[in-house]
Formats: sequence, structure tokens, C-alpha cells
Amino acid sequence: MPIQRTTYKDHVIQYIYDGLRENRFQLGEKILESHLAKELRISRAPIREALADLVRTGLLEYRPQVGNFVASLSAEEIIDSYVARGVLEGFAISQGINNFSDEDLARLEEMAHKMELFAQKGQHKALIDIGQEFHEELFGHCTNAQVVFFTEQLSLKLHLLFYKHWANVYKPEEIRDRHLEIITMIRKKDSAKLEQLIRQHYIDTGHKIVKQEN
Amino acid sequence: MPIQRTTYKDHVIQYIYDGLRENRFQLGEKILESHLAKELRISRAPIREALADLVRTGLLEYRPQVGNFVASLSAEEIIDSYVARGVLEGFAISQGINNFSDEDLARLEEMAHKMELFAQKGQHKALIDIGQEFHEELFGHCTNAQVVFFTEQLSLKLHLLFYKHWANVYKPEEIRDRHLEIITMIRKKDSAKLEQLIRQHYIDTGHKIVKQEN
DNA sequence: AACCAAGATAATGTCGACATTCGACAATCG
DNA sequence: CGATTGTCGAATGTCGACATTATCTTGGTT
Repeated sequence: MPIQRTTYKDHVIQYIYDGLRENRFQLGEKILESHLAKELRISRAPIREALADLVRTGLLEYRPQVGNFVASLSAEEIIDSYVARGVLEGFAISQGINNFSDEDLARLEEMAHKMELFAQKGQHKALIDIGQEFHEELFGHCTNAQVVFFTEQLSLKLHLLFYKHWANVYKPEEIRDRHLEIITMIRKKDSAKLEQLIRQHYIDTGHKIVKQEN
Repeated sequence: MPIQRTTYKDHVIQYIYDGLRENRFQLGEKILESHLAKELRISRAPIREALADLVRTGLLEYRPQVGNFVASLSAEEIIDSYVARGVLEGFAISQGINNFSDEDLARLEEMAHKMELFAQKGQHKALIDIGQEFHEELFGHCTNAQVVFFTEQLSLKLHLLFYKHWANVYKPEEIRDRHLEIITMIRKKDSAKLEQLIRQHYIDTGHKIVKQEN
């Protein structure tokens, strides 16, 4: 098992990401390199590299000669990102439609019902976790490295929004039904319909989240 | 018109990209920061930023504590990238299926025939240029910034391969027919079929280019 | 009072040097 | 002779300082 040596840059990335997740930054706020450098007791060089990385993932925005800012996604950007995600994941998952065993599907069904339960009880954290598990089971079979790469990028970019709103935009039964629908479609082995279903699911979610934001 | 001030980093990116395009680097070759710094008479800082950017786009590969290497795409990576591109562009173009006027379509048809001509005469450069124009006319209507972003990234990553092989993998009539087919499908306003057609076209191209590479 | 210009301030862009780590070769041991 | 360990050069990671640029402040003019 080759251990990956971690550099300051990696720590800084994690630090900022955690900060975003815990709302320690305002949307659109400027991120000062020197502040972070002083805060973390390191020089600006690794800070700059970390910021550049976060810009590439879309979590920060960069204006030349001015600085880096916490990205505040416009309604349009949110929708565009969810659409793109739907397109990519719809393809990825439907392509692996034949890789699901009966046990896999049974496990997925169980998860869908658990999700309904957690949603009813308002246990957001547990709901998100199971949702993540469900998603990984579906998406895990995708072997297209490029699609996986883009999807992970989007996932990172949207995670904050998702975490904040997802549990609120769908009613518990809706959550269950939407996921059961996917399972049904996998059973039918209808690849094209499955792709459309997943795509539409993400598009719907994007729109609902945008509505919730306003 | 806000002029974007260019920084050394941008020049370095362009410099390396040109170098790749002109085959001044071996595939898999290590890129030494100090070497570039001496060559361009600047310090390593902007070099490092440029390299990190090129890693993000997939033109270079990075190994921590070791350095940056010219990415040599494996057959699998090439195929994955073309599949991803087919998925994204298929969606993007088919979504704008109603935005094409009769004049647009006539212009596209003309381009398709010009492409056949240039292919017959072996005028690769002209063929590539028209192909690019055709593509922009098709893709230009896409308003999904996220999809555009991913597609451009893929385009950059694949451009070298594409430039090297595209004119050789299809016979002139094939080039013409494949493009005319797209136009026909736009006329039919069959969004789903158009999406599949474009997707399949890129998948085919990916496979053919991989074969040519060996 | 509103506007413009020049200076002050503070941030980013860039630099050269040092610290740390990697990879290769040499030396040692079985 | 092959394998392991130690050493050394060279490249990356990091640093603090300087150069350049954007923004804010201030003062003067209409």
C-alpha cells in the first residue's frame, strides 16, 4: 500500500473545505492569502497552490491581480451543474445496468426504505449517509475514469448546497419512491429509460434547490 | 471591455501547450521546473502554477515530491475521454435542436461538402479548420456553462490526438456522410436520436483513434 | 456637493535561497 | 554474485522579501 505523502497544500485544501462546510466564510467573501498564512503559520506559497486547486474545482473564484473569493453559485450555475451531473450520472449508471445482482437490488431497496424512515424522523445526517451509500452502490460500477472524475468534481462543488437542502426538498415518501423507481428500472433492464430517469431526477433536484435558496 | 491582464503563468501555459503540439516533448517525459525557468528567464513560482493548471486539464501528470510528466494517454483513457465527450456534446447539441434556422442548416451542409473536398485533396489543416467551424456552429448554442466547461477541457486534452489522427481515421465520404446525418437528424427534430447519434460518433472516433495509435 | 486626480495602503505576482525528499549509484554483507 | 543499506546529487516543497497592481483616501477644482 503506497502511502501518499501529504504536503502543506493538502492540509490547506482540507482546512478551507472544512471552513466552507462549517459556514466560517461568507459567500463571496475574499480569501486573503496572508491571513491564512498567519493563521496556519506557514508561508503563502502552499496557500496559493491550495487556493488555485479550489478554484479549479469551482469552490472558489479567482480574479487576476485581485484575489480569490468564495464562490457564490447563481441560480443558473446551480441548475447547470445539476443538469450536467444528471447527464453524466445517468449515462454512468445506466451503462452498468447489467452489473447488479439480486442481492445488490435487495440491498438498495432496503436502503430506500431506511431513507424514508430517517427522513420522517428528521435525522438528516443519517439520511445523507444512506443516500451517499445508495449513490455509491449505483455509481460504483462505472469504470469510465473521465466520467468519474467530472462527477466527483461536481459532487464536491455541489456538496455544500446538497447537504444544506436535500433533506428538505423532498417529502419522505418522495425520497423513497424516487429511489425505488430507479431500482425498478434496473430490474427492467431498460437502459435508455433509466438514463432519462436519473437525468431527470437530478434536474428536478437542481430546480428545487434553487427554489429553496430564494 | 475589461482587458484581462496576462501574467507569466499564462505565457508559460501557452509555451508548454505549443511545445506539446509541436512534439518538442516526449510522451511521459519529465518536465523540470528549473529547466523551464532558465529557458524563459523567470523564477519557478509562475512555472509551478502553470504546471499545476496543465495537470488539471489532463495534459500533464503529477506525482507528489517527484514532478510533472507529459501525460501519455492509455488506450483506455482515450476511449473514456471520447465517450465522456460524446455524452456531454450529445446532450448539449440535441438540447439546442430547435435553435437552428434554415440558413444555419444550409451553411452546415455546405461545410460538410467542403470537408469531403478537403479530405480528398489531403488538405488536413483546412479540413480541421472547417471541422472546428462545423463543431462551433453546432455546439455554440449550448448555454449550460458547466457542460461547456467540461467539454472545453476534454477538447484541450484530446486536441493533440485529434489533430494527429482525425483526418486519417475516416474516408472523405464517411466524413461527409457522418456530418450530413447530423444535419438530417436536426431537420427531423428528433432530439433523442440526435443525442445518440452524436454520442455514438464520438465513441466510434475514440475507438478508431486508439486503433491508429497502435 | 459632486467629480476627478494623485498619493497612500495593502494585496497579489514574482523572485532567489533554503529545507526536505526522491532516485541512483556505491559500498557492504550474505 | 545478488540483495540490502548508506550516501550523494538533484529536484521539489517551502520560505521571506521585493515588485507590481488594484483599491481606498484625500485633497482640490468646477
